[in-house]
Amino acid sequence: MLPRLSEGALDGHKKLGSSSSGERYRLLVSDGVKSNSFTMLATQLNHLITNNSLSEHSIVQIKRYAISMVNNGGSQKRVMVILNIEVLKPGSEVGKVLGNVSSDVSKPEESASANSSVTPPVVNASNLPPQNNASKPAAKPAAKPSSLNESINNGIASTCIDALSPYQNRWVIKARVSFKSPIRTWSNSRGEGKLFSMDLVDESGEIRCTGFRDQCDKFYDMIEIGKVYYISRCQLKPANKQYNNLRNDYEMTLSQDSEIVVCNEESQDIPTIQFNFATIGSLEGKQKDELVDVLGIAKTVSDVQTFTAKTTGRELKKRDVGIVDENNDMITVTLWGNQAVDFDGSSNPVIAIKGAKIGEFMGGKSLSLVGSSMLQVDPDLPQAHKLRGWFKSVGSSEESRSLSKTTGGGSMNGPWATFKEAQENRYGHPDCPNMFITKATVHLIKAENALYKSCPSDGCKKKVVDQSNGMYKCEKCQRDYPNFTYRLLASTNLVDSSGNQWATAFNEEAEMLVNAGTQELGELKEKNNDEYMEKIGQAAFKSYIFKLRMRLENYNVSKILNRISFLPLICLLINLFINKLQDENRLKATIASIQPVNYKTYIDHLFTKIKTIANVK
DNA sequence: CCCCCCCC
Repeated sequence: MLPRLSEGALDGHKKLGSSSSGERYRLLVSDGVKSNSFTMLATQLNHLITNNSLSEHSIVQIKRYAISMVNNGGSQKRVMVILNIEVLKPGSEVGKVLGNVSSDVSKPEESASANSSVTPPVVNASNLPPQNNASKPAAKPAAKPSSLNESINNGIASTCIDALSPYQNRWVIKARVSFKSPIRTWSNSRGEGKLFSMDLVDESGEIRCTGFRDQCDKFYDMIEIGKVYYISRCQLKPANKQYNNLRNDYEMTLSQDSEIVVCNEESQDIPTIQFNFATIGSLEGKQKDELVDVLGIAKTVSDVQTFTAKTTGRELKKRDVGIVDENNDMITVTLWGNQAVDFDGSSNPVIAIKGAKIGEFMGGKSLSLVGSSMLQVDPDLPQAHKLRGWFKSVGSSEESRSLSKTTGGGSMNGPWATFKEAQENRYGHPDCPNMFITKATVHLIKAENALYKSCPSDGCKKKVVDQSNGMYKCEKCQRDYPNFTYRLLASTNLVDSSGNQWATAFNEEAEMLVNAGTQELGELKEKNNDEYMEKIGQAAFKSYIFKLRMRLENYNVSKILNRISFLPLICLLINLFINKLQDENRLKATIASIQPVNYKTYIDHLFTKIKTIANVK
């Protein structure tokens, strides 16, 4: 059994060339007696070198590592890949090589002697585990594996994914499948075929593996997401970063010789997935089509929208989810198909996505899931739990900074206020906020004028004049139409615990309140006015979360003003009167969006409010 | 050797 802990001193490092995912560092470590120059830092720990926290002469505790067999100029070398390391004392405070370091244990001829006596390290001896054989090579030299099964039976140490490269082909990895694509076929000028791909992870890193044609047939069924496999003899090639954001410079392809054997033993030490989260704010500076991993809490969730793709004619379903992180940055993520239909955002789940694609819309940034993206809802990650805590105490009640521009649709993102608070804080007045969220109940909707006949032309909502000859005139378009479109403009009285507020509900929102389509309501009104009134009446006494937009209505006022401007004195008087009017009566409210009451979020909001009040007193 | 991934 390999030890899990070791301590020693770092006596230098060397950059091993650069690549798209950065440098790889080779370290010289010693325990004061022996040294090992065949030590590499897992690339995800490179920041320790670049930020100089793992400097020369540092005393370190190596908490986790993997041993990898590497072919070095014809001879096998054991390479220690450091996966988790803690700096106990910075190199600047040590300033020299400790102990009398003579031999390098990575040299095979020294293996036997190094193995025969385990020497405790001289460095930081007070803090040592009972035994330290981190740099101890295996007793028997590694046999050349003739087959994967034989290798496994002989207990041949597996290579870690992070150490794979095209320059070495004798390896076995033990890895978990974190993702498996469906089988896809292709046909282009270079030929046709089918393929699938899977993502493999171990403690050291991750890599994508693709199987074409025969290999697709041979291996597809045996691969199960979440299971651990021994895999050997695949081809390695540079990863195409355009389609693959796994943290590896290479990707691999299954070949004729490839072998995959399921690993049935417990493998809890092998992670299930590896995320490399970017903060939502950082996505602003990223390129369109880049793939990123993100973590956020689903603050806003749209309904499923169904539409037909212009290019393919296929019917598409999508759902937009607004996710926020602890910086209170928000971005819209689009889910597609069944994932969109099945997604339940009602409890504001934490969402982790691996490989979401960055999109641009209306000058904002958005994210979209693509074929290779992985979505996890409420993942059991420390960052996810932390994020949930932040959301409960702070995030749910604050307005987020959204990187995405949406086309209406109405997101429930904004400061909460009661009607009384909105009035007291002069919402809608110049230099005051104009949007707020509140839980309120519909008191009544004025049914009489809720419906009007509007211009049928796209985008024009102007009320038409019935010419009584079967034609309808739109004064805005300067045209007569043989038809019209019903539209809703419903004056709605809302009540909350602090008071009441008149607000206008337009088509979409009014339809939600009345629970009927606009056209349907129009037809009902034509057919049976009593039933229509009854239907509108049924909207009363139902509670929702509303987003209201307040604004000072002075359009009509200025029009009046223009007409009477020839009489300066009267104008002045009226102006005074109007100012009074504007301040007290002409504040118009519009229902910007409506959502069913999510009691969890609502109670979170109330708790936050109670805490604020408690702190003030 | 694929690499399309949709809409406003």
